[in-house]
Amino acid sequence: MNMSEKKAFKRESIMQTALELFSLNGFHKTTIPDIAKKLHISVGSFYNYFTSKDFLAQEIIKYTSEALGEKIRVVNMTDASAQDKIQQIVTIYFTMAEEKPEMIDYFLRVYLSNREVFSENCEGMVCVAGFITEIMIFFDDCVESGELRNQDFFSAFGLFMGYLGGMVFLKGEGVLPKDIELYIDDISRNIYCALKVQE
Amino acid sequence: MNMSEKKAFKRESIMQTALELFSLNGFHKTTIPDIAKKLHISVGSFYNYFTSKDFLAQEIIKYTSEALGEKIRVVNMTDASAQDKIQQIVTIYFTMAEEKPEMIDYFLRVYLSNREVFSENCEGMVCVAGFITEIMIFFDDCVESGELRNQDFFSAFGLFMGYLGGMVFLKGEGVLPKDIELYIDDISRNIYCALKVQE
Amino acid sequence: MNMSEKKAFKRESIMQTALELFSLNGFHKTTIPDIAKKLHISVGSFYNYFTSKDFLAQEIIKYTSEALGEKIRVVNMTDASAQDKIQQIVTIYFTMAEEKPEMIDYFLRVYLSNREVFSENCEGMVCVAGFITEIMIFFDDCVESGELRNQDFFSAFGLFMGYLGGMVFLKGEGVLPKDIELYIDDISRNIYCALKVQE
Amino acid sequence: MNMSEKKAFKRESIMQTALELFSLNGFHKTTIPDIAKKLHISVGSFYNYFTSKDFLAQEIIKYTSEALGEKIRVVNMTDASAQDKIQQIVTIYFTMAEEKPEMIDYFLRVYLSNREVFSENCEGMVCVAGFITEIMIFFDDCVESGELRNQDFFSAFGLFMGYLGGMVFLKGEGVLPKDIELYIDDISRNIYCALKVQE
DNA sequence: GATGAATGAGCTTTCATTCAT
DNA sequence: AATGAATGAAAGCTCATTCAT
Repeated sequence: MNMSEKKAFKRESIMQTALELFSLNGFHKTTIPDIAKKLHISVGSFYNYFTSKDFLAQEIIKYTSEALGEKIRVVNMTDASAQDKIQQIVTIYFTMAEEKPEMIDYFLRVYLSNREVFSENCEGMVCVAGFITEIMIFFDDCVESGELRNQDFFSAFGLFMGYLGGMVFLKGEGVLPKDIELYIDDISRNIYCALKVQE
Repeated sequence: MNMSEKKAFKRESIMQTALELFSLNGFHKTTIPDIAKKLHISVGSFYNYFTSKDFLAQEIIKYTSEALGEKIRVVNMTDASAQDKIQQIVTIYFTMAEEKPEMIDYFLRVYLSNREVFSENCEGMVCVAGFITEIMIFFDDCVESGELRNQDFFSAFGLFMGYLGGMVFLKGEGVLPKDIELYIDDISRNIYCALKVQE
Repeated sequence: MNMSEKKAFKRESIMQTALELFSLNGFHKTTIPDIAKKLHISVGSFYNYFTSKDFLAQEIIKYTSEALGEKIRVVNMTDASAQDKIQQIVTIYFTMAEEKPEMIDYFLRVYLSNREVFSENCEGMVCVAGFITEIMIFFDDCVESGELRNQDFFSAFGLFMGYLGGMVFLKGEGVLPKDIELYIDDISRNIYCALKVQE
Repeated sequence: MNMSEKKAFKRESIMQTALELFSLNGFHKTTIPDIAKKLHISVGSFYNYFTSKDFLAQEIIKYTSEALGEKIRVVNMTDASAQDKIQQIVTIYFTMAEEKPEMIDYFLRVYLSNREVFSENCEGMVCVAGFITEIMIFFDDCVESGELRNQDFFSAFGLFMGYLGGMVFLKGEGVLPKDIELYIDDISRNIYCALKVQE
């Protein structure tokens, strides 16, 4: 591993740790010393990798959005039915919420809420483009194939993003009476019914 | 107006002002001196009404949830069809987001994100019971009347809460191509389609 | 002493202490904790009186310039000869350098050198107007009375300010072979010779 | 170019770059990484040439003082009149302030103000001896030739150093109504009048 | 000799809360 | 009940210097 690979590796490990702490404790309650301590590095060293706390948060949302987008891209590349694709996307989302909850939580607890942090370089959702683009492709494909109704993209996107995010929030609050994965069928069905071409 | 009425009145005016500031600038970016200054009272005086900033935030979410719940209660008391009721609830929500955005924003920007603030006295969504209860009544009524499918309440609640919240977030980001009120029909239809009994 | 008098009094005591420390140790080497400690107040308390370190520095230069200007105003109000007035101004300056060296040092070590600190609110020497104005009056009066040559004001002002400042700097360096007050006659004479109408 | 010549060359280039940055942005606002970056060397490499930032600053003042002294030495070696020599010295100073402002600015903005930096190895102006010595020679020569009054050297030196420095400061502040070179005649005359043997 | 990541003490500034008046 | 000055811990960030490579 050469120098710049090492540096890239460390950068990623900082992002991963910060992602966890931000998701768990919130952006403002997580301090740079907290992050540094968990990584066993100095505060000064942190600033060799990220020029500010806000910039770090922006990099994380891009990274996370990209990671989530990539998983959805795989679904988009299959020629499954709309109903199938929805089921797969919901499954991806909830599986992630179960296995890597920090990623989904980051959307909800950091990105969604601390708008001032993302106002500088993430205007108009450019930092979550990775994720949005794939949902857009999914939707356009299914409209074109005649499976989903043609409507304003944001009506559909808000449904996906809001619904799934809302469920994960409820899970986080501990109010769901059953495991979130057991909701996959219900929710996929609801989404499909909401968007499908009506007879 | 007697003494304790006066006090209650002042308490409410503090909550109203704090609600606006918290919604606009975020919980952590709003200071007690900010709130006191806008009210032309002293910080010391503030602490005669609320014992802490966190406690204030909790009182506000209860208040806001109650206010929103009351509006939905009115809908619940009519004997409109499920489809109608959904349309009315969506309209209430979006109208509020347009005219009194601080209430909806408070849900999204303060309650949703600063979980540590609400961990002490609002476990399990007890502070938003006012709102949830009415959605629950709406849902149960429509299931009983045979209009909506009988499914886990949270599958339905997550759809409502998440979808509407998501749309307001998108509006806040300035990415919606048209006025949010023009989405009412689409979204009401999507929700109804999602939840209705399928033929 | 009422509330706001008390506050004004404390403000001045902070300025006085900061003036001493800035003069003695330089602007950047003097920290807010240093100032607070010397005053037996908390750091937070300091910020109830001055919104920033830079702003404090600006207030001090205005105050100091005003104080020096006031002394020169007294000279301007007499109808002494130009030669006499010069002697008096030099005496004022050196006496101050002896008795309240921090004021003169502040000009040299803080105002003169840390331009970025004074770039915001002190453009074009407005923060030292109190001092400059009086030198200007002195000069104009003596030109009008026919005692001093009529020349660009800044040629004369640079001589005064630079010469006196330079001498105080040399004193501070400890290189002057004799007490600075013993230079008053020489220097007054030099200035007078430099500026007087030549036969 | 052998090894030690190479090293000397690099040392000088570091000094030149640091001189520019210190003059422009101040001693404390200029960091070692700033200097290294502008030179396209590493910070580690910098420390192979200068053991500390303070030491670098001291070396620069010696170098600058020497360079300025050398120019004055040329004047001293002519047998021009006192009046002429003064005019030449003033011209040298102001020309430099116009063409290589970093040298003069360094005197004013770095040497004059950050005394703690120069307290260790530059006591008693030993680091500016190169410049002072030449002014001293100029003055002694002119006294000996009967052109200038015999007075305490520092009375004369303070005049030169302070006056010229003061004018450059005023120029830097942008308050001079005309180009600094247009002040040469006025100022030379003032200095000559101040110091000459009086009839 | 050259590199540049790592260090960590130290900086300026903030703010929820207290309490003497 | 009202005031607002005082507190001080803690935040984000900086930077001269070191040292393993």
